[in-house]
Amino acid sequence: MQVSDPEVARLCEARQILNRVGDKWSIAVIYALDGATLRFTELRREVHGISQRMLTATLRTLERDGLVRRTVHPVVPPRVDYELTDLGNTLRGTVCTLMTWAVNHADDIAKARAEYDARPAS
Amino acid sequence: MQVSDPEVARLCEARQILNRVGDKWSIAVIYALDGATLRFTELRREVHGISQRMLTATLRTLERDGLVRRTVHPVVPPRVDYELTDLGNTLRGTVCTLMTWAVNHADDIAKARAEYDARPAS
DNA sequence: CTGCATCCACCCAGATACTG
DNA sequence: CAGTATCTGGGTGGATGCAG
Repeated sequence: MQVSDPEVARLCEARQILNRVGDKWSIAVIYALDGATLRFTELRREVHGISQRMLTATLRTLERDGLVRRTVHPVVPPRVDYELTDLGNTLRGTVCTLMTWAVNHADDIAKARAEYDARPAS
Repeated sequence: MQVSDPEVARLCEARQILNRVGDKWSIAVIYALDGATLRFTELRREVHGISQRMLTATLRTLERDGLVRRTVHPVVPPRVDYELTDLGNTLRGTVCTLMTWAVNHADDIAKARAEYDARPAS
């Protein structure tokens, strides 16, 4: 984008990162892995509504970004464990805070939306 | 989705909320409005790379969710100010934390990616 | 059990042009 | 200045079938 200001460049970079770690499923997965080691199927149950494809893709991205550790156990049937890395754990607190905020303010937002929708069309 | 467990229901609801307030442009806009009142064009400059269409849509959503207040001044030429509401301010801290995290760990993530990509294909 | 490959439908975001 | 309208391409996500 050819930006000279390094501050702007950092923010753009930060946005790209947030776009990845902050997307719908990533947050849910990080939240589910909060202090736990889970298998693929367990995660799929935990993260309600995620498809297998999206869970796989999300885990790959998180693994690639160094936030999640993937451990394959060479047994039959296959067993794969997922857990947060140290880097992932540094995100955990913020993600949990975000989740808590969303839960706590769900009513406020619902109310605001209702009022907005009830407003006379301008 | 017909979930009986209210805990799961709350988390799903929270995910939907996070999906809105946590998307790329919303975070950037909230971050830009941190303690400031900005006009449409000022925001467009501040949030580098956003298109006019996306800025409009993002602001509408944030306004509808009660996070941003939109003030139209009946003057010529038109002047519209945007600022965070009280509810929006409760999100500000977390969003800034998230931004800071992204900035601080950009290098770690870049490094993790490079290592991941350098790994022999399995 | 834990994936990957493929196909496909849909939404979103960007570009562009126009309006009050 | 602050939008709206429309078109369009690409990415995203679901469904399904197959494999190690």
